[in-house]
Amino acid sequence: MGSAKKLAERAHQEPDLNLNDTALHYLDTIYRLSERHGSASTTEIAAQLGVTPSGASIMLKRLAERGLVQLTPYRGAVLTEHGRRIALRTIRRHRLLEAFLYHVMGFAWHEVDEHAHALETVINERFEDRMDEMLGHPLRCPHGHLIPSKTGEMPVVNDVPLLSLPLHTRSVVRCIDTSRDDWLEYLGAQGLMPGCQLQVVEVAPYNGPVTLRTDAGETISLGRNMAELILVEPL
Amino acid sequence: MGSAKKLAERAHQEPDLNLNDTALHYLDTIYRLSERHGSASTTEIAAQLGVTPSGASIMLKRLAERGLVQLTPYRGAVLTEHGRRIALRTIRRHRLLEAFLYHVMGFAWHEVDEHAHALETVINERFEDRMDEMLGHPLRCPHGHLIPSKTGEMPVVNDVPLLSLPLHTRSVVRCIDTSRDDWLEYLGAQGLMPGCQLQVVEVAPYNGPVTLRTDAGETISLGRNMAELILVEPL
DNA sequence: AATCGAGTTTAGTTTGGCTTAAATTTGGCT
DNA sequence: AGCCAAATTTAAGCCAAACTAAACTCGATT
Repeated sequence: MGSAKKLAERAHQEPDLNLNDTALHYLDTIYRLSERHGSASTTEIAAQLGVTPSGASIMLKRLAERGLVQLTPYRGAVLTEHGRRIALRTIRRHRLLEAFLYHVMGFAWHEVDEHAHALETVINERFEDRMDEMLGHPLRCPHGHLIPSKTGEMPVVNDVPLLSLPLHTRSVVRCIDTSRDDWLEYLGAQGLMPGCQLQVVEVAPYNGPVTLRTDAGETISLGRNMAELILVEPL
Repeated sequence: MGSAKKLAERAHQEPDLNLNDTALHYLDTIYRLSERHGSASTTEIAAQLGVTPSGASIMLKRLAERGLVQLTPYRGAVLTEHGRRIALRTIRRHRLLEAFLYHVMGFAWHEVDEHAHALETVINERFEDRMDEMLGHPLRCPHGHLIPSKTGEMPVVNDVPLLSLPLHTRSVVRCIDTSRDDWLEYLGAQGLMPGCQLQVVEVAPYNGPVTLRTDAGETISLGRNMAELILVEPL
């Protein structure tokens, strides 16, 4: 009856980890930061998690003791294979949740990240699996980020930055690579989201604005910083 | 970007409470225990939450300082109006979640309580509201417990214990009043769940078994302890 | 009226996750 | 070569929430 018993049972069901949500959020963060730079610095991790670098440093040491991250002092952290597996599970849940909140629950696409973050360490495997089924085993979250498989593999795709293409190349938007919800809201309001087709018609020099034309014939002008977030698949 | 900022924002959105999940679970537990005996004893609360009575005692004192419970030393706790409002919100979320997990996500009815408990302090108001809409503003959770309204009112019904009715009275099951999932699983397998119609055909003396007949003509025999959990509405 | 045991509270300790402040390392620059 | 600023780690301490062990209340019973 008491929840102490239930906790013990749950620990038994998922034998590989006694990790609480703090640890899971650290692993998740390290994974995402390492994607970009190959490793994650203490300060970056701390900033992402909203704690001080000293706090993050201590926590990283503990994660290293548990064999979840490989830590080179003063040089940042990389996930071990074990840590990577766990991080990918959390990321899978996060992105499935985003898709679920968006498609099933009717959240706006700029709202889903925050709430998925709160839920990602709480839902159980059954919830994860049912979302996956209900959504038809989706490849991507609403922003276009890839959803790892249950076995921890990332789908292989060839998303390229919109701005890497020659002018006038027609392409399909695949990912808006930001977590800033205000930017997402803005871009969404312009009709810029995964699935829409467009071409670049002008790139102003000196980091000036980028002009796009959608397949519906509309013209959109974006600052360079926003345009850089758009990943596409050329047609 | 950092989640520290997000947390501050959230605190601003829900001004009435800086309560963490621990406090919410305490309030929820006190509410449910008080429903039965009028107040909740330290030991009962501790048992429900899987902590020691001394731990619960300390926590109760803190909740009393915050004006959420009224505490008479050595005599147990009662919720204040403020505490009751908050408890009812958690209970609403719990029961909506149970209904949601059952009807939308396809969980088995004996699985929903545990997972709803994990989620009830994590979901936000929007998630709550969307579940409510998707379920058509349900009155009860899958076990038949009542779902308080958003404004903190309990629906008024007249559920009566099955065993309080004269023999052969036809009635509809409205609630199976237990949280033991093994019993729920067993009763569900017998077809005994809210909505089914039945009558008592025999009550053996000396706390002996109770024999029921369903409208489908099937006969079910139950131990007294289980039969006592069944609440019905006479036809 | 005194006592006993169940229930409850207090005292003192532990653990996890954080903080600030002080040391330390690193890499770039003169 | 040496020095500085930024990044990082260590040191010391705080707070919430739990624990065990010991002390205390209450009411029932002799």
